[in-house]
Amino acid sequence: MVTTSDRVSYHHGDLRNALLATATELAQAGGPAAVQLREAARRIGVSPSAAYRHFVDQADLLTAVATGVLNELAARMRAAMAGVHTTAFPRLDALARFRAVGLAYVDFAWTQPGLFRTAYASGVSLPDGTETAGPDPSALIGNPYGILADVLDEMADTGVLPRDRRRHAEVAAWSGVHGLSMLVLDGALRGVADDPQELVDATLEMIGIGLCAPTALGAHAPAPPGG
Amino acid sequence: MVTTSDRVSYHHGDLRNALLATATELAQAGGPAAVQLREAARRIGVSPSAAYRHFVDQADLLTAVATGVLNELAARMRAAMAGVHTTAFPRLDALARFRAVGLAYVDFAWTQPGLFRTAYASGVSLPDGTETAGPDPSALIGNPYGILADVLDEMADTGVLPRDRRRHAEVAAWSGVHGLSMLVLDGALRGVADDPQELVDATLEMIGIGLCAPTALGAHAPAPPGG
DNA sequence: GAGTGATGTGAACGTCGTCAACATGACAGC
DNA sequence: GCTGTCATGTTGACGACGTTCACATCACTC
Repeated sequence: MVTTSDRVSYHHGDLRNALLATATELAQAGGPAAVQLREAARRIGVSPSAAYRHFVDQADLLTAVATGVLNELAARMRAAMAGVHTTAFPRLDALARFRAVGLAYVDFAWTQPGLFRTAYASGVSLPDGTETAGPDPSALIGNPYGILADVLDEMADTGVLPRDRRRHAEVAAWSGVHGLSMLVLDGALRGVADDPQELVDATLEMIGIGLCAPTALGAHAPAPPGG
Repeated sequence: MVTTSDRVSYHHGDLRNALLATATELAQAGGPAAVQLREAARRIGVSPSAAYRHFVDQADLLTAVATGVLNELAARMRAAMAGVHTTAFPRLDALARFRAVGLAYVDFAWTQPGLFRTAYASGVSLPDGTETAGPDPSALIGNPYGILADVLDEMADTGVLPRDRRRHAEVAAWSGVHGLSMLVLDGALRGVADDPQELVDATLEMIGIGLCAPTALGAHAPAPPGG
């Protein structure tokens, strides 16, 4: 498709965005390992070293891709949330939104495995948007973690989620959904169920019950007999 | 420590195991990306190409490391399980073992991040031990997934876990624990809680309740109002 | 004691990330 | 309108990695 030289002018004009877009395509097709400076430059028709005018590193490029992907994921989660219409039953609404957000997360992971893996390959932190060792805490606008927190807030406000269990609810919920996505992506659950939808339903139900059910059973947890 | 030539004989004698051990050290120190053929060969004092007599690929070496790590993880889970002594209360015993297995999993992930990541970097499948595209389904002896299944069986037998929710219980439980491990490892939860132990407790409690609590609340799940 | 097959060596190829020296040209100030 | 400047792109190189191929070594069998 690209004939290695359909660029006329010496200067590209928007190379940074072009690299980012191409690198994202690479990530989509082959995951984080496929995000290579040389390949991206080659596809654009530019020399490899040109990339270093816009990214300090290959890791830097990867982080930029990851941030973009997290924004996209957040957008889908928010869209799914907005798709649940408000009714006269605020508690059911909150639960429905929670479910919708979870489904959107898993759906993204499974339909875009390359992008999903890339999102977590570089060390971008969800809660605050800070990178593991990067100076740019701002680029993350639509934070997936924040959306989840919003839904959980709604659940707590309406009363489906007991106040005293609100505290670490996002960690527990996120863990369930993220773990499910990862395990299926890694093929760790191959052969367990023919229909992956069953797995999502079972997991989301477990999370919902685990967060909201009366904690009568929880009494045993702090002191298990055997140590 | 190794002076690049403390081997006297031309033939090493046990190069495959030496490579595997060294590669595992590399994985422990630097994760899957650090598992390099040349570096492993260099440390042993052998030429890079010698490795190809024992592993078809670098991916093959990585898979071998991953399988070993999964065995180690399984051993720890089984040890944790065995550490819970049987009492006169079989239900509490089952729950205590479940908790112990979950703790062992998270503990391994956090104390051995490099190994843990490597375990899931190559596509080794937990349920049956098959690899994504590999012909060797057997090498996995102590299967973590099988251990979890055993504990869940015990929970179902004693009655803490309702029979009708046994079916996908391992997926849901595994997802919760695995997701928590991954998220913390990726730094995704930085700043959420000072004490990570809180997170484990909250997540394990959620899983326990989610699996075992009376499903009165589950009735709403199948048909959310908004679609 | 000769031959053979498993195991290790040496040198090479192509790819990757990265850097330093140089080329180009958009744009400001005269 | 000309010229100098600086961001942006090129060229060519370096070292590391995975991988391969022809060759060397040596344990073991007949």
